[in-house]
Amino acid sequence: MSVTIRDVAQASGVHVSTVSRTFSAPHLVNAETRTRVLAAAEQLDYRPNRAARSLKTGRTNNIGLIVADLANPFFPPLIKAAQAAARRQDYHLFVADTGEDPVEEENLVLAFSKQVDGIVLCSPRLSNKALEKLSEQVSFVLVNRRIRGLTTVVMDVANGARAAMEHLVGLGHRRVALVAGPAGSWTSGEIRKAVSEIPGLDTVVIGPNSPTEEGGIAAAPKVAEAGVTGVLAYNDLVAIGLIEGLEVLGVEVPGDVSVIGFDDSITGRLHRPKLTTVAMPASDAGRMAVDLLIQSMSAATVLETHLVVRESTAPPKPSGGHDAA
Amino acid sequence: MSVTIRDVAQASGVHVSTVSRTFSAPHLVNAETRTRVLAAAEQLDYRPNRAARSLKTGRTNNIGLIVADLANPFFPPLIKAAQAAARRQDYHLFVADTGEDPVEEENLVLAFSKQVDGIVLCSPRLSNKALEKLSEQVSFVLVNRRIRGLTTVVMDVANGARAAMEHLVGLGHRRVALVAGPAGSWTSGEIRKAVSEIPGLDTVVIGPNSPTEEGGIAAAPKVAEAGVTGVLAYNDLVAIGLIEGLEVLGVEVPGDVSVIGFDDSITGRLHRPKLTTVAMPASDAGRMAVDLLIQSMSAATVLETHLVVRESTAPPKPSGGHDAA
DNA sequence: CTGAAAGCGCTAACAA
DNA sequence: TTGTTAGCGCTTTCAG
Repeated sequence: MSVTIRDVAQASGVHVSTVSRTFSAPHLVNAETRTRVLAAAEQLDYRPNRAARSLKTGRTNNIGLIVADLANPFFPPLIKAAQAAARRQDYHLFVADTGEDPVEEENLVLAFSKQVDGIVLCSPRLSNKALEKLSEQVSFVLVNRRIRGLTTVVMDVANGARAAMEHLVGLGHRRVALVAGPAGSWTSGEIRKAVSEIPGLDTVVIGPNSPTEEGGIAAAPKVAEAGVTGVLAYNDLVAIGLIEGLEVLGVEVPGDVSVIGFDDSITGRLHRPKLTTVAMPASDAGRMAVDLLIQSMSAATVLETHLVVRESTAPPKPSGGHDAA
Repeated sequence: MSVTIRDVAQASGVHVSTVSRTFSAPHLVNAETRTRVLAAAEQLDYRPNRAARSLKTGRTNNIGLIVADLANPFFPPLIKAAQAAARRQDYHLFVADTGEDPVEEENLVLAFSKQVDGIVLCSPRLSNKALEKLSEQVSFVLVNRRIRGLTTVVMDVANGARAAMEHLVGLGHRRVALVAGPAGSWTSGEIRKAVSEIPGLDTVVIGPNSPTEEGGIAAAPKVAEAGVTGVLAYNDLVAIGLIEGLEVLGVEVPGDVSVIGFDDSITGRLHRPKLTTVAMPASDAGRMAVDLLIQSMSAATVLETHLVVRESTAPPKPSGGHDAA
């Protein structure tokens, strides 16, 4: 096998417990001894076995991160930041993908539960009840979902949605569509609620939709038929798919219809027309979630969002409305 | 603490070893006993402690996946497929990001080494020598890098580059640029080599460049000054950055210059003009790498690539060459 | 400050 | 087919 604490003990002429202390409580060991042990460890290229440590201590120094869909451009920056935060504190990060499936989500939580100190659950599709139940078995931090009593990190999507709608109103739009996200999505619900409360705006809700380009394409005909001049989409991918679908129907963006996305993902940023979108602090969320987990803190954090105006929005056509379908 | 094998043994009236067998070698235990044990386990919600198991067996059922940059759209599909493959075989996947830094890459390999059965190392920036040395400490599979004697999964970028260049030649281009990738990149070297061997083509190499949108933007002036009518970029991000940079300089794509990317990432697919690009089977690579690792197989796998022609390429202007800077 | 010893949860000979 | 036993590598009381 590989080099263990015992080899180091032998090489440095001390007992294993002294070697252990050298690593876990250096201040409890004589400076000279410590130097000797460290030298031996270095020389033998010793690296502690975390499984053994965790067996004894009950802590694993691992964190699980579960997302709805790794391929959705919203998540990679979040994962990247989470991984960096974990690594800074000597934690390792397991990553998994539920494919938007609540059952798989639960299975993954359970599968991880014995091997991690906590789980960051992003955009969960499980019911509140199921999540509350699971939280008794393993500690976790929810991202993009707010449940009283659980540690959560959400972004202020309501405010983002308001800013987006006000932008449309400011441009002169009066009748707009909300192309909603998937059924189990908390953010989609929040956006919907926020939008419904905006005065002077006639809003039609289209959805639920898959949070993907395909979801946007599929929603395009309904949007075209809705007689709206502006759209707020569940995320950038949906917005992009929608623009594509609209184009096929002969509806131009932003000429005929203005479209706003959500996320400010790289894909949206590089799209043409450049997407007007609600920027979501995904990296901050990833970092915070991990930090909260490691510090075992309970908190309900709300991160700010802001509107980024680019090219996919414009005033409505003077004629008012476009010539759909 | 939580429920252990002992609790299950007690609840089902058998010895712990029988419980252990029920899970690790079910065929060695009486059907009736098995049912009883399973029932007790189910009822107590028992879940084996993998750390303990791995301490005994020396196997962890974990795999590490290290990529150069999680935020690069090339990687998420690869990670997603790797995770799915791992999960199918009851493995969990650690994910980490080197930020293109060879030192961090080595540290991560070492940090993972005691906690995984193997590592998938994607687009490594370490030297061949360093990688060979590391491979003595932990088994791994290299993706996007070919080294004799190590298990590798590469994509046939040389062939992809040839197809791309032939496409340009077919359109009438005679003088093209290769906007290369980062210095330590094996694929960039392969592409360069392949391109230099294509007859009837005058190629200027620009680079090394950062494999990002910024890298592409930074390369734009050099491309504009090179007097070329076609470009093969290191990846889609670079291609997109390049298109953006060129646009600022008043050079149109594909009107003045044709641009081809590499990867067929979602970002390139959704970009306008729709990117002509060399499709890389990233998902296949992720899946294969994990499977090879789990099966402890040594192999040098080459996956096919193919050109996807879209809208960022066109015949050169009849005048021949454009009017750059 | 250091050593001795027990044990984390599990598996794998070996015995019965 | 099942029980007994030893021990994986490490931490952590408790003595010394």
